[in-house]
Amino acid sequence: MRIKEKIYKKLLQVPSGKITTYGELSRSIGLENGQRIVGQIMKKNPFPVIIPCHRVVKSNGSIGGYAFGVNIKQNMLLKEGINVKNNKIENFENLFFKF
DNA sequence: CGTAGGGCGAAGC
DNA sequence: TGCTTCGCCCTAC
Repeated sequence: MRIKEKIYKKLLQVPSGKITTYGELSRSIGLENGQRIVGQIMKKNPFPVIIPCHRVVKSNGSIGGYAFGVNIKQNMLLKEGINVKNNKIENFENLFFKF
């Protein structure tokens, strides 16, 4: 099984209203420093609708990027009850999903 | 098969 | 605080 598939699988475990980070995600599949690749995989993700790539944010609490624009990402998050202020996740540490 | 690049991360200024 | 630099690992060309 390829790394990307593991990533997707893990990401699907993140429930609506929760978030995770690129670093955490990569760590959860056994990669200590696979953050960048996670981002790349999100970008190339084959099932944008099924895979909740918008629930992945940066470790410092900023929302990070998004293939279709960060504004879209923000809206998606808002719809799930996650507020974003100044490009930062509000209550970031509490919303964090632990695998 | 070699290499650049990517939605990052942490440390250094 | 905020920007820059360097490190990191995989995928796609």
